[in-house]
Amino acid sequence: MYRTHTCGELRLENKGAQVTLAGWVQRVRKMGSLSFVDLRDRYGITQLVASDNDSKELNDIVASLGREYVIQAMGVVAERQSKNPKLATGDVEIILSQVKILNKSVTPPFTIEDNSDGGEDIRAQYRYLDLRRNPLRKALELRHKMGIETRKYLSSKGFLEIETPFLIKSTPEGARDFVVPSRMNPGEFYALPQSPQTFKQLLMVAGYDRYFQIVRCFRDEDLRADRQPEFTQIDCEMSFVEREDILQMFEGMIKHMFKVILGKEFNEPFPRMSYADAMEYYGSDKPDIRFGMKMHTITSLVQGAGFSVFDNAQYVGAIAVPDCANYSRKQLDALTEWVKRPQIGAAGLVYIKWGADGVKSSVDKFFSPEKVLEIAKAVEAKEGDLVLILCGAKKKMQTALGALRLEMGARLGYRDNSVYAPLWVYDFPLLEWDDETNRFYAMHHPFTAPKPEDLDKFYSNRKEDLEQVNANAYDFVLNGTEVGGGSIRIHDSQVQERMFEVLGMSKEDAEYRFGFIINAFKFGAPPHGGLAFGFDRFCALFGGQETIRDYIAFPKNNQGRDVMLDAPSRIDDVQMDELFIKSVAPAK
RNA sequence: GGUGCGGUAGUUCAGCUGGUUAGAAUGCCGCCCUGUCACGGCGGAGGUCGAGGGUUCGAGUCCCUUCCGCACCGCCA
Repeated sequence: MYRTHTCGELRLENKGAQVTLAGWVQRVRKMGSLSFVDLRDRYGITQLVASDNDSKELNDIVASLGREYVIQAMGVVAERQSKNPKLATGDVEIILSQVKILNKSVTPPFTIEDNSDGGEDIRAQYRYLDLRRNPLRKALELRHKMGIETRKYLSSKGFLEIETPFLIKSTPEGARDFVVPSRMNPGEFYALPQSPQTFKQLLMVAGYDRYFQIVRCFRDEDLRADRQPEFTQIDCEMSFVEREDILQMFEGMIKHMFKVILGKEFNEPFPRMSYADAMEYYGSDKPDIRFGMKMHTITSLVQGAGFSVFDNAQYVGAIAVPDCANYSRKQLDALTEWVKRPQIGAAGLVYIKWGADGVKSSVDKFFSPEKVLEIAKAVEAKEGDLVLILCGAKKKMQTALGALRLEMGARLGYRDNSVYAPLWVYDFPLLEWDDETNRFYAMHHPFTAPKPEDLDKFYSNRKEDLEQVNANAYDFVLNGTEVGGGSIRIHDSQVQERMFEVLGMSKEDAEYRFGFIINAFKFGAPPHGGLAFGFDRFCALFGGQETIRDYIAFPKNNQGRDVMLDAPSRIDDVQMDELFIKSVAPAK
């Protein structure tokens, strides 16, 4: 037996017990003839002691211990002379009788501590060492708990967890597929699923009216702090439901998670907002509503005063930043530079300071003090506030003002990660026109149902009509992050065929790519819908972090590489030949 | 595909307008220390300054190319 207890469980009541512990050496402190060893495992740290009164053999072993050595320690639990209130086991220590080195360790390249001295790069390379640290251990524990609670909740509501295949058919629509060559079918490829979308719909056709799966999904797109090429979804689908049924069910699940995992109760229904309002007031389809600072359209209010920048703009919008009227010239110049960066893309920034001595603006030449005050009031500013105004092309400036709003919110400390503001966003446009390819794309995916009241427009052949069709879709947004999304699906094969037609697919093309689902819908497909949550993001938000990497045991870096494995890598010629792939470059 | 920041000791960083032998902290090694727990004290080792090229009497520092990391934009049905 390697151990009788873990390093996190011994207390004063174990005093006198003969115990054996096993773990990693966190640190050795030599005090002359007295030596302390901090022994660590994932449950905690327990202090071991040896003194000169003990055998030379024991002291020699203790003296030889290095950081991260794996040892087995035998001894008696004793009350400490000087206790350490910072440790759960801080009242006791083990008086050593014997220590066995189970395995030595080379000196780790960074410290295995809560605040490691290692940078992200080196920690990624030695991920197995980084995972020994408490913050990552806690992140993975949180993820485990959230997975368990998801399964408990959905199972209690009659959902079945059903697995779907990873080797599927590529359907180049939306994200880029990861692709896997087939040895037995030369020249042909599987794709890894971007989501189990079609399978879960086929499960509905098959009569499994409540399905879920915590499932890995793959998208070959560029990465972000909250985006990995392989990520995990809580994928759900239900039959015989309308939008309201789905929102209720999953609002229940989210509330359950908040309560059980974070001890937070939401007694009110989650707020809801249309996509149009989200864009108008927050400049984003995923508003962070932890704070106000709503955007106001002031186009008509400010035009006609002879200020050509405003007069020529399609859109003029503003936010009132609380208590920032004291911003200096320098600060405002910096802010102007910030909005002019290509990422934001504004041409400039107009401001109004509303101080105790009245309003002062960068456009005083064009507007009377009364008018400036009127503008400030129109955007719900009060004395002491700073009004920031952007103008230009509507869509672009709404997004830019939304980004400015988030930036100011962050500067003012309104984006507190311990505060949670859930939100449903609904009524997205069904289709998006792309000028480059001169065709419509599904904003959500091609299985999303148009809202019944928009069906006339859906069958119209006028671009303007189709642009106005709303989808019966909804997103779940938490603190400005899109955590979930879904829709009521098309369950009528004719509507589905029309959808493919609107997306510019020929009948033959649609048949080749999606024939299986069009066909399935002819065999009694029930009305159905569902949604999927980004499990990694969900975990990160519950953990109060922006990045999902800490919630994935072995994540990829910015370039989609696993720097520990050094993957991806070349394969040898034999493998290449089997797959009928011509070598593009000599192997390394 | 693009923008920004970064790459100097095992690690995290400093290094000004180019100028002697490139520093600090921490880690590592050695010695001392009986109540430490971020222990303390003394001493020591440790550097292709990401790589290549250029300018210069002289480059960690300036210029060009390139590689790598992080964040963001595009992209992510």
